[in-house]
Amino acid sequence: MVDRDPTASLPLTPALFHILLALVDGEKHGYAILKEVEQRTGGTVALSTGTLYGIIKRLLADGMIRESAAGSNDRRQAYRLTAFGRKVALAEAERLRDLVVSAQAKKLLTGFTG
Amino acid sequence: MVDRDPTASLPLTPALFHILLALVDGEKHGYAILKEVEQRTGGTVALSTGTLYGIIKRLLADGMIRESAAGSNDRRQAYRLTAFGRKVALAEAERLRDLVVSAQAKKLLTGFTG
DNA sequence: GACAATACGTCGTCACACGACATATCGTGT
DNA sequence: ACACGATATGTCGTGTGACGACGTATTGTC
Repeated sequence: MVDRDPTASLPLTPALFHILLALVDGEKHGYAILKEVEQRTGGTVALSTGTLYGIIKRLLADGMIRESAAGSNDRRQAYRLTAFGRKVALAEAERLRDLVVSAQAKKLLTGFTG
Repeated sequence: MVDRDPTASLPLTPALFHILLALVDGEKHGYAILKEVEQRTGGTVALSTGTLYGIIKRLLADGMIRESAAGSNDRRQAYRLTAFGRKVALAEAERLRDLVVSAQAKKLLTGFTG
């Protein structure tokens, strides 16, 4: 079976991309993801748990994240990106970068060197 | 009445932002918006007319675009950004830029100078 | 005269974010 | 010992929005 095309999963919803982004630099459990997003966005983005765990379920089903073996004796369940999940996150980041570059080309935004 | 806060309308859906972006550099009618988006994205984004005219209706109701006076004798109806619509588009572009910068900070993306 | 491109629009469906709610444990202060 | 906020995970119902399918008419152009 050939690898799935990451761009076929695009565009990602903002909430979903925030979660993938939170997992890029290491595995985290649900609540830690919530806090990372809140901190990274300066409190402007506050995912509800309904959003978070619904998306985690979908990410697991789609093979973008995996349950970490650690935390078996812990009530916390950590998750980490799969190789495919990382590719999807990268593809989405590139898509967003293209949008930003477009906005800059139209003089809406300034200061980017792309 | 104070000006509405553009950030209160965020995040924009990809389709909606594409349409605002198409109108940044001048007024266009519906079909022209469709073609501009298709061309700008290299054919990867093809809005359906169902998506387009639904969003146009919403943008008019929200005061982000206005019907152009021109085209009264034309069957084409052109639209242009309002000052508020432009502010919303800018705010969304800044939000996306922040995401791209975050992705870069986590070494997911490279090559940006922000 | 045929046929593709231009142009505008409606409708039904499906996916998704989100808030509300529920439950339980852990740590700290009194 | 008790209280209370933070930590931690989860379900469910609702509303919004993107999208494809379909419908209609006009404008080139071969």
